Amino acid sequence: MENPESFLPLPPATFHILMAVADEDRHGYAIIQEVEQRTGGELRLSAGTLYRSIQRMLEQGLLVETQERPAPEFDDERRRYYRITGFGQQVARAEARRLTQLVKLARASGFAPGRV
Amino acid sequence: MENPESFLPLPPATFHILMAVADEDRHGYAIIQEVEQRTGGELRLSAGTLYRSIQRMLEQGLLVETQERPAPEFDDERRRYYRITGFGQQVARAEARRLTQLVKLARASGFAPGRV
DNA sequence: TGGGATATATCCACAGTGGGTATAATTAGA
DNA sequence: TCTAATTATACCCACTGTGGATATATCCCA
Repeated sequence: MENPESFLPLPPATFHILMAVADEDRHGYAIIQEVEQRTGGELRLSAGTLYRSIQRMLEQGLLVETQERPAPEFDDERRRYYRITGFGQQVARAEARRLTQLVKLARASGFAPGRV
Repeated sequence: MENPESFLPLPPATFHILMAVADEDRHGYAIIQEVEQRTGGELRLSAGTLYRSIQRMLEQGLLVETQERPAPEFDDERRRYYRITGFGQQVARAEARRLTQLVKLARASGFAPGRV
Protein backbone atom coordinates (compact mmCIF):
# COMPACT_ATOMS: atom_id res chain seq x y z
CA MET A 1 0.00 0.00 0.00
CA GLU A 2 1.35 3.38 -1.02
CA ASN A 3 1.86 6.55 0.95
CA PRO A 4 -1.52 8.28 1.54
CA GLU A 5 -0.04 11.64 0.47
CA SER A 6 0.64 10.26 -3.00
CA PHE A 7 -3.14 10.14 -3.61
CA LEU A 8 -3.50 13.90 -3.11
CA PRO A 9 -5.24 15.94 -4.25
CA LEU A 10 -8.19 13.56 -4.12
CA PRO A 11 -10.78 13.79 -6.89
CA PRO A 12 -13.73 15.65 -5.31
CA ALA A 13 -16.13 12.76 -5.92
CA THR A 14 -13.74 10.38 -4.15
CA PHE A 15 -13.55 12.56 -1.05
CA HIS A 16 -17.33 12.92 -0.88
CA ILE A 17 -17.78 9.17 -1.21
CA LEU A 18 -15.32 8.57 1.64
CA MET A 19 -17.26 11.00 3.84
CA ALA A 20 -20.55 9.34 2.93
CA VAL A 21 -19.34 5.91 4.09
CA ALA A 22 -17.36 7.22 7.07
CA ASP A 23 -20.00 6.34 9.66
CA GLU A 24 -21.69 3.30 8.12
CA ASP A 25 -21.60 0.95 5.15
CA ARG A 26 -23.68 2.12 2.23
CA HIS A 27 -24.61 0.96 -1.24
CA GLY A 28 -24.09 3.02 -4.39
CA TYR A 29 -27.45 4.66 -4.73
CA ALA A 30 -27.52 5.50 -1.01
CA ILE A 31 -24.14 7.21 -1.40
CA ILE A 32 -25.55 9.50 -4.09
CA GLN A 33 -28.41 10.48 -1.77
CA GLU A 34 -26.16 10.88 1.26
CA VAL A 35 -23.79 13.21 -0.62
CA GLU A 36 -26.71 15.28 -1.88
CA GLN A 37 -28.14 15.50 1.61
CA ARG A 38 -24.83 16.38 3.31
CA THR A 39 -24.06 19.14 0.82
CA GLY A 40 -27.53 20.60 1.10
CA GLY A 41 -28.33 19.59 -2.46
CA GLU A 42 -25.26 21.35 -3.91
CA LEU A 43 -23.51 18.24 -5.17
CA ARG A 44 -25.36 15.58 -7.09
CA LEU A 45 -23.03 12.76 -8.09
CA SER A 46 -23.94 11.40 -11.50
CA ALA A 47 -24.26 7.62 -11.76
CA GLY A 48 -21.33 7.49 -14.17
CA THR A 49 -19.05 9.33 -11.77
CA LEU A 50 -20.18 7.26 -8.81
CA TYR A 51 -19.65 3.78 -10.17
CA ARG A 52 -16.37 4.52 -11.88
CA SER A 53 -15.12 6.21 -8.70
CA ILE A 54 -16.13 3.21 -6.61
CA GLN A 55 -14.37 0.83 -8.97
CA ARG A 56 -11.15 2.86 -8.78
CA MET A 57 -11.41 3.14 -5.01
CA LEU A 58 -11.79 -0.63 -4.63
CA GLU A 59 -8.62 -1.14 -6.70
CA GLN A 60 -6.77 1.47 -4.65
CA GLY A 61 -7.82 -0.16 -1.40
CA LEU A 62 -9.83 2.82 -0.12
CA LEU A 63 -13.04 0.75 0.00
CA VAL A 64 -14.02 -2.90 0.28
CA GLU A 65 -17.28 -4.56 -0.60
CA THR A 66 -18.87 -6.14 2.47
CA GLN A 67 -20.74 -9.42 2.66
CA GLU A 68 -22.82 -8.30 5.64
CA ARG A 69 -26.34 -7.40 4.69
CA PRO A 70 -29.24 -5.88 6.58
CA ALA A 71 -32.14 -8.07 7.68
CA PRO A 72 -33.88 -9.47 4.57
CA GLU A 73 -36.98 -7.36 5.14
CA PHE A 74 -34.86 -4.17 4.78
CA ASP A 75 -32.55 -5.48 2.08
CA ASP A 76 -32.60 -5.34 -1.69
CA GLU A 77 -30.55 -8.00 -3.38
CA ARG A 78 -29.53 -5.68 -6.20
CA ARG A 79 -27.50 -3.59 -3.77
CA ARG A 80 -23.77 -3.82 -3.21
CA TYR A 81 -22.53 -2.44 0.11
CA TYR A 82 -19.20 -0.65 0.56
CA ARG A 83 -17.06 -0.03 3.65
CA ILE A 84 -14.18 2.40 4.12
CA THR A 85 -10.83 0.74 4.91
CA GLY A 86 -8.22 1.89 7.45
CA PHE A 87 -6.15 3.06 4.53
CA GLY A 88 -9.16 4.93 3.14
CA GLN A 89 -9.44 6.74 6.47
CA GLN A 90 -5.76 7.71 6.32
CA VAL A 91 -6.19 9.10 2.81
CA ALA A 92 -9.34 11.00 3.81
CA ARG A 93 -7.53 12.55 6.77
CA ALA A 94 -4.64 13.59 4.53
CA GLU A 95 -7.06 15.24 2.10
CA ALA A 96 -8.84 16.98 4.97
CA ARG A 97 -5.49 18.40 6.10
CA ARG A 98 -4.78 19.65 2.59
CA LEU A 99 -8.19 21.35 2.35
CA THR A 100 -7.76 22.91 5.77
CA GLN A 101 -4.46 24.41 4.61
CA LEU A 102 -6.17 25.69 1.47
CA VAL A 103 -8.84 27.46 3.51
CA LYS A 104 -6.08 29.06 5.59
CA LEU A 105 -4.50 30.35 2.39
CA ALA A 106 -7.85 31.71 1.25
CA ARG A 107 -8.20 33.47 4.58
CA ALA A 108 -4.71 34.98 4.26
CA SER A 109 -5.72 36.31 0.85
CA GLY A 110 -8.83 37.92 2.30
CA PHE A 111 -11.28 35.64 0.48
CA ALA A 112 -12.58 33.89 3.61
CA PRO A 113 -13.55 35.35 6.98
CA GLY A 114 -11.23 35.06 9.97
CA ARG A 115 -12.67 31.99 11.66
CA VAL A 116 -14.55 28.97 10.42
CA MET B 1 -21.46 38.73 -16.34
CA GLU B 2 -22.79 35.49 -14.93
CA ASN B 3 -23.54 34.47 -11.40
CA PRO B 4 -20.28 33.75 -9.47
CA GLU B 5 -21.74 30.48 -8.13
CA SER B 6 -22.02 29.13 -11.67
CA PHE B 7 -18.20 29.00 -11.85
CA LEU B 8 -18.01 26.59 -8.91
CA PRO B 9 -16.21 24.40 -8.19
CA LEU B 10 -13.23 26.40 -9.42
CA PRO B 11 -10.40 24.47 -11.08
CA PRO B 12 -7.66 24.27 -8.42
CA ALA B 13 -5.14 26.13 -10.60
CA THR B 14 -7.61 28.98 -11.10
CA PHE B 15 -8.18 29.43 -7.38
CA HIS B 16 -4.45 29.47 -6.65
CA ILE B 17 -3.85 32.03 -9.40
CA LEU B 18 -6.57 34.27 -7.93
CA MET B 19 -4.94 34.06 -4.49
CA ALA B 20 -1.52 34.83 -5.98
CA VAL B 21 -2.75 38.08 -7.55
CA ALA B 22 -5.04 39.03 -4.66
CA ASP B 23 -2.65 41.53 -3.10
CA GLU B 24 -0.73 42.83 -6.13
CA ASP B 25 -0.44 42.56 -9.90
CA ARG B 26 1.89 39.82 -11.06
CA HIS B 27 3.24 38.42 -14.30
CA GLY B 28 3.05 34.76 -15.30
CA TYR B 29 6.37 33.50 -14.06
CA ALA B 30 5.96 35.39 -10.77
CA ILE B 31 2.58 33.68 -10.27
CA ILE B 32 4.19 30.25 -10.55
CA GLN B 33 6.76 31.22 -7.93
CA GLU B 34 4.17 32.86 -5.67
CA VAL B 35 1.94 29.77 -5.68
CA GLU B 36 4.90 27.52 -4.94
CA GLN B 37 5.95 29.77 -2.08
CA ARG B 38 2.46 30.11 -0.58
CA THR B 39 1.86 26.37 -0.62
CA GLY B 40 5.25 25.65 0.91
CA GLY B 41 6.43 23.99 -2.29
CA GLU B 42 3.49 21.60 -2.43
CA LEU B 43 1.95 22.94 -5.62
CA ARG B 44 4.07 23.70 -8.66
CA LEU B 45 1.97 25.00 -11.54
CA SER B 46 3.29 23.80 -14.87
CA ALA B 47 3.70 26.42 -17.57
CA GLY B 48 1.06 24.70 -19.70
CA THR B 49 -1.49 24.85 -16.90
CA LEU B 50 -0.65 28.45 -16.02
CA TYR B 51 -1.01 30.04 -19.43
CA ARG B 52 -4.08 28.12 -20.42
CA SER B 53 -5.67 29.02 -17.09
CA ILE B 54 -4.80 32.70 -17.52
CA GLN B 55 -6.24 32.78 -21.02
CA ARG B 56 -9.51 31.27 -19.81
CA MET B 57 -9.65 33.62 -16.82
CA LEU B 58 -9.20 36.68 -19.05
CA GLU B 59 -12.11 35.50 -21.20
CA GLN B 60 -14.24 34.87 -18.12
CA GLY B 61 -13.47 38.31 -16.73
CA LEU B 62 -11.69 37.08 -13.61
CA LEU B 63 -8.45 38.83 -14.62
CA VAL B 64 -7.40 41.78 -16.76
CA GLU B 65 -4.01 42.60 -18.20
CA THR B 66 -2.72 45.90 -16.83
CA GLN B 67 -0.76 48.57 -18.68
CA GLU B 68 0.94 49.86 -15.54
CA ARG B 69 4.54 48.74 -15.28
CA PRO B 70 7.22 49.00 -12.61
CA ALA B 71 10.12 51.43 -12.98
CA PRO B 72 12.19 50.48 -16.04
CA GLU B 73 15.16 49.34 -13.97
CA PHE B 74 12.97 46.69 -12.30
CA ASP B 75 10.94 45.84 -15.36
CA ASP B 76 11.36 43.26 -18.08
CA GLU B 77 9.56 44.11 -21.29
CA ARG B 78 8.71 40.45 -21.96
CA ARG B 79 6.44 40.35 -18.94
CA ARG B 80 2.67 40.71 -19.00
CA TYR B 81 1.06 41.80 -15.75
CA TYR B 82 -2.33 40.55 -14.53
CA ARG B 83 -4.78 42.04 -12.06
CA ILE B 84 -7.79 40.46 -10.37
CA THR B 85 -11.15 42.03 -11.23
CA GLY B 86 -14.01 42.78 -8.85
CA PHE B 87 -15.84 39.86 -10.38
CA GLY B 88 -12.74 37.68 -9.86
CA GLN B 89 -12.87 38.60 -6.17
CA GLN B 90 -16.53 37.61 -5.99
CA VAL B 91 -15.81 34.25 -7.57
CA ALA B 92 -12.83 33.67 -5.26
CA ARG B 93 -14.99 34.45 -2.21
CA ALA B 94 -17.66 32.03 -3.43
CA GLU B 95 -15.07 29.28 -3.86
CA ALA B 96 -13.64 30.04 -0.42
CA ARG B 97 -17.13 29.61 1.06
CA ARG B 98 -17.53 26.28 -0.74
CA LEU B 99 -14.17 25.03 0.58
CA THR B 100 -14.99 26.20 4.10
CA GLN B 101 -18.22 24.18 3.93
CA LEU B 102 -16.26 21.19 2.69
CA VAL B 103 -13.87 21.36 5.64
CA LYS B 104 -16.88 21.50 7.97
CA LEU B 105 -18.22 18.33 6.34
CA ALA B 106 -14.82 16.67 6.77
CA ARG B 107 -14.89 17.64 10.43
CA ALA B 108 -18.38 16.19 10.87
CA SER B 109 -17.11 12.95 9.36
CA GLY B 110 -14.22 12.84 11.83
CA PHE B 111 -11.52 13.37 9.20
CA ALA B 112 -10.43 16.80 10.42
CA PRO B 113 -9.87 18.05 13.99
CA GLY B 114 -12.44 20.25 15.71
CA ARG B 115 -10.98 23.68 15.02
CA VAL B 116 -8.81 25.04 12.25
C1' DT C 1 -50.56 -4.94 -14.45
C1' DG C 2 -48.60 -0.75 -15.37
C1' DG C 3 -45.53 3.00 -13.96
C1' DG C 4 -42.32 5.32 -11.23
C1' DA C 5 -38.52 4.81 -8.10
C1' DT C 6 -34.50 2.13 -7.10
C1' DA C 7 -30.03 0.11 -8.53
C1' DT C 8 -25.98 -0.93 -11.13
C1' DA C 9 -23.23 -0.54 -15.24
C1' DT C 10 -21.27 1.18 -19.54
C1' DC C 11 -20.40 4.56 -23.23
C1' DC C 12 -19.24 9.11 -25.13
C1' DA C 13 -17.60 13.76 -25.13
C1' DC C 14 -15.39 17.33 -22.79
C1' DA C 15 -12.57 20.12 -19.47
C1' DG C 16 -8.46 20.64 -16.67
C1' DT C 17 -3.97 19.10 -15.95
C1' DG C 18 1.13 17.77 -16.28
C1' DG C 19 4.98 17.21 -18.99
C1' DG C 20 7.44 18.16 -22.92
C1' DT C 21 8.88 21.15 -26.52
C1' DA C 22 9.58 25.57 -29.00
C1' DT C 23 10.94 30.24 -29.23
C1' DA C 24 12.96 34.31 -27.74
C1' DA C 25 14.98 37.94 -24.91
C1' DT C 26 17.68 39.09 -21.02
C1' DT C 27 21.39 38.46 -17.83
C1' DA C 28 25.75 36.52 -16.06
C1' DG C 29 29.99 34.71 -16.72
C1' DA C 30 34.33 33.13 -19.19
C1' DT D 1 32.50 39.09 -27.27
C1' DC D 2 30.76 34.64 -27.26
C1' DT D 3 28.34 31.36 -24.46
C1' DA D 4 25.30 29.53 -21.09
C1' DA D 5 21.75 30.05 -17.79
C1' DT D 6 17.60 32.34 -16.53
C1' DT D 7 13.21 34.35 -17.41
C1' DA D 8 9.00 34.38 -20.10
C1' DT D 9 5.31 33.03 -23.05
C1' DA D 10 3.00 29.65 -25.96
C1' DC D 11 1.56 25.33 -27.84
C1' DC D 12 0.96 20.18 -28.19
C1' DC D 13 -0.08 15.51 -26.54
C1' DA D 14 -1.82 12.16 -23.43
C1' DC D 15 -4.24 11.17 -19.29
C1' DT D 16 -7.80 11.53 -15.69
C1' DG D 17 -12.18 12.84 -13.71
C1' DT D 18 -16.61 14.26 -14.79
C1' DG D 19 -21.58 14.73 -16.46
C1' DG D 20 -25.03 13.08 -19.29
C1' DA D 21 -27.19 9.57 -21.82
C1' DT D 22 -28.42 5.01 -22.29
C1' DA D 23 -29.23 0.11 -21.01
C1' DT D 24 -30.97 -3.36 -18.08
C1' DA D 25 -33.35 -5.07 -14.32
C1' DT D 26 -35.88 -5.12 -9.98
C1' DC D 27 -38.88 -3.26 -6.46
C1' DC D 28 -43.08 -1.16 -4.77
C1' DC D 29 -47.50 0.72 -5.01
C1' DA D 30 -51.95 2.02 -6.99
